[in-house]
Parts: sequence; C-alpha cells; structure tokens
Amino acid sequence: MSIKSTLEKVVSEDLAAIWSLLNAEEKRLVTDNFEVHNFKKNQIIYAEKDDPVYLWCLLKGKVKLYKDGIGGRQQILRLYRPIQYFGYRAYFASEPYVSSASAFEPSAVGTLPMALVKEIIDDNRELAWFFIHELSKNLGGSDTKIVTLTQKHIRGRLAEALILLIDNYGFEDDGKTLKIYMAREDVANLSNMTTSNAIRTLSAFAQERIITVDGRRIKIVDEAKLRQISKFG
Amino acid sequence: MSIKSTLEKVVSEDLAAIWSLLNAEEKRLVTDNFEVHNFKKNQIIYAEKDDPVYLWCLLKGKVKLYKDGIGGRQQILRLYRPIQYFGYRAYFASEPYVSSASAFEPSAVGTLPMALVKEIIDDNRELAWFFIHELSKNLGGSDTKIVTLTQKHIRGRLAEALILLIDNYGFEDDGKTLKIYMAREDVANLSNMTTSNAIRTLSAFAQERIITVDGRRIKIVDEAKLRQISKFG
DNA sequence: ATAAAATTATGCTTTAGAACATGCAAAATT
DNA sequence: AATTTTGCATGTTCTAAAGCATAATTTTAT
Repeated sequence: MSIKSTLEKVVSEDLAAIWSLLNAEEKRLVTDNFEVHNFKKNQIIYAEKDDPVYLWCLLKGKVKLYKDGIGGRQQILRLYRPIQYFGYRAYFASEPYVSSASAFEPSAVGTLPMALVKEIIDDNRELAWFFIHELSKNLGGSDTKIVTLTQKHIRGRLAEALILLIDNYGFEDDGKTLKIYMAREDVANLSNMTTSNAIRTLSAFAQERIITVDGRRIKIVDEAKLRQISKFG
Repeated sequence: MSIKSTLEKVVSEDLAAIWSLLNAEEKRLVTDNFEVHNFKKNQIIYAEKDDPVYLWCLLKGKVKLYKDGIGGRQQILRLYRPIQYFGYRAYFASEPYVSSASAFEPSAVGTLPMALVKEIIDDNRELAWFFIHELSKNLGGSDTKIVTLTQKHIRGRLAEALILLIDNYGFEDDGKTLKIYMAREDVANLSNMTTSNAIRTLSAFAQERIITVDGRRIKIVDEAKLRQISKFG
C-alpha cells in the first residue's frame, strides 16, 4: 500500500471525532497537511516551554502528558489513547507548553499545523464546539484532580489511579487484566507518591485481594472495593 | 436612575470583553436577557452538583471558585474580580458543576442564560475564540496548580498564593497593601494547608520582613523574596 | 454596651509519608 | 554465559505538616 493511500486511510478512518465534522474542502486541507510520525517507547513528543505548533493526534500506542516537578518528581496529568487529540491547549492560550508529552510505548502520532486548525475552526462551528467541549471536560478533570491529589490519602490516590487506568485503557479479553503495563514509577507519578509507596500500596491491595499483581500485569479483582477506597480518601 | 438604564449601563460598559465582540442584534439579545443579582458576603452563588444554567459575570465584589474536599477541607481553585466570567465550563462539558462559587464580599453578579450564550457562539466566531482562550488559560493554570500544590512545601505554597493575590487583586494606593482582606482560613484553603499553618507561616514571613501583617491587612514588603521562595518550593 | 461567637495566635504531640538502605530478581548488554 | 543495568520489594529512620489544646483577640449579634 502506498504511503499516500495509507495516510488517506489513517486520515479518513482514524481522525474520527474531527473528520466527520469537516466538509470536502476542509478534508482536503487536512489530508494535504497531515503527517504521521513514529515515536519509540519513552521518546519525548514535545517538552514544557516549547512553542506549540501542531495539533497531535494519537493513532497508535499510548501517550502520557506530564509535568516535571521538584527534584525530578514527575506528575502525570492525562493519558491518551487512539484516537485522541492533544497539544492544542497551549496554542489556544497563546503560551508555551506547560507540560510535556511522551510515548508510553511505541506510538504513531499524526500532526496538523495549529495555524491550519485555527483557520478551519474560524469557519466551522462544529469544530469549535469540539474543542470547547474537550477543554471544558479536561478543566473539570484537572480541578477535581487538584483536590484528590492534595487531600486523599495514599490508598485513595492509588485506587483512583487504577480506576483511571481502567476507564482509559480498559481490560484485556479476560475482562480483568489492565490493558496497560506501566512501571511502578509511573503508577507513582500518576498518584502523587514515591515509587516505594506505590509498590507498598499495590502489595497491600494484593494482600487484601482487591487486585493481583504479576510484574506489570495488574488484575482488578474487586473493582467495587477499589471505588469504595477511592471515595473515602 | 431607572433600573433599565442602570442595567443598560452595566451591560454596555461592564460586559467589557464579551460586549465588544457582539453585533447590534446580539447586543439586544444580551441586554434583554441580562439580570443583575446581589450576593451577601459568604453567600453561595452556585454549588457543586447543581446543573449549570447561567453564564455569570462578576460586576462588583470578589468571588471564589472552590471545591469542598475531605473533612470539610476546602480548596480554592480560582478567584474572580470584575469584570470576569465564570460558571460556563460545566455547561460546555455537559455535566453538573464540579465546584462551587461564593461571594468573598458583597458582590453584584450578572446572569445570561447559557442556552443564549450557546446560540450566540454558534454565529459568532470571536465569542467562540474568547471561550476557547479562557478555557485554555484556565486549564494551563489548573495543570500547573496540580504540581505546585502537591510538590511545593508550605512556604512555597503560601508565597505562591500571595503572588496570586497580588496578580488578581493588586495593591491599595500605597502600592504595598493587598487589595483583598481574607480570613486566614481562606489563605489556607488557597494554599492547601491548615489554618494553623497559614497563620504560622504568615508570621514567619512577617518575622523575616517579607510581609507585614495587621489583622487581615497584608503588606508585601519584599516581593522579590516572595517570588524566590515560591520558585524554590 | 455587653455577651456570644468567630478568628487569630502559639505551644505541644502525633503521624503519614518521604527518604534512605539493602537485597533480590529479571532483563538487557557484552 | 557472564556482567551490568534496571526494576521490584521491604525494612528502618526521619521529618514536614497535621491535629489538638488553650488562650488572647477581634468581630458580630443582641
């Protein structure tokens, strides 16, 4: 299959949410300016303080949006799965990125110049609503995260992180095993705790038969209990 | 002065950012549907889990957006001054409010039905961009807040909160005294700490001649030092 | 004005979770 | 296969900040 037809396939099938909102002329513009890039595991896609130029669309793989904090402590802000868009917030805010994005596993990402996206939005109210909706959802999520990460105790934060992983990536065919395999350090970075405490608390959950742990393979045994722990704090 | 002319004055002069983006017909719609409400000190404007119906525009006073957390612990998310808009995020996200808004001091607030705002946005790209920009700025702010509130130490968090107050409300005519007088509890709720620690740390800053404290009157003596403390952590 | 309530100020105690250290296991690299 | 690196697990120590108690001061209500 030629590169062009591959791209067209990707663009037409995978741009999903956005694609269906475009008219023929807009689709042509997008197709002509869309580029696919591959990133290796742990490769940085963009970094804090960079100037935003592209709309990124995750086509394959998993991407984390994170912020480097004090003493190299990383906080994961959001996780992306195909087909999701990211990297547009900073452009819309007319400021450099305040967070970084990197590939969790080998990933394929499409780019579209934000200048083009801006032009299309100017004539396409549906696309404007798409971004207004996305930004609004994300803002609600971040506001909520501020409180849970600062006020919940370790067990509550880890339970919440596991639920986030369920909601974001779901289960393998067994309906129990999390469809993401991340280092304990990343679990910690998601839940605002040290790696040691992520390990300890995962072990505790396993002991209590809430989950089972086999290396990076995490099985959710008692999701109800997990949600209960997450709610208390 | 009649109520109508008062409203017209308010609408035309104070809707500021939004007003100038509207055409004659839109201005008429807004004027016809705009209502002014007064809130007493500490009165709740809307509460978490309510359904969003209005765009709120702060005309006079000060408003805090906050979330009630564990054990009645409150986290202040954002502060508003005239003329700023709030309460639209949840509507755009098609979900109930995830935070509450209350008047810090006696305040006048204008309302516009979100259904109307939505209609106007549909035909007014400038207004769409206004909200996209606001949401994007706020999201960047919340993402940053996640890290500072979870990773910085008490002194850093308090310093940051004081800088936020400077940026939001500025100084009295002396160029030193913060133009907001809030309870220590609210200072604490802004900086993710207990009231005791807010008091203690304010005292420490006063001892170090970074600020002076006289009741709720806070004078910023050494803003550079404050920014330095905020940066370190 | 006076009482009652809320807020501010400080000292003392407790604790959740970070920091550190060590051992082991599993990959990856040679 | 041997060696280095990386990640996981667990125990111990330490500390920042919460929790609690009490008193003084300020604000609010009657």
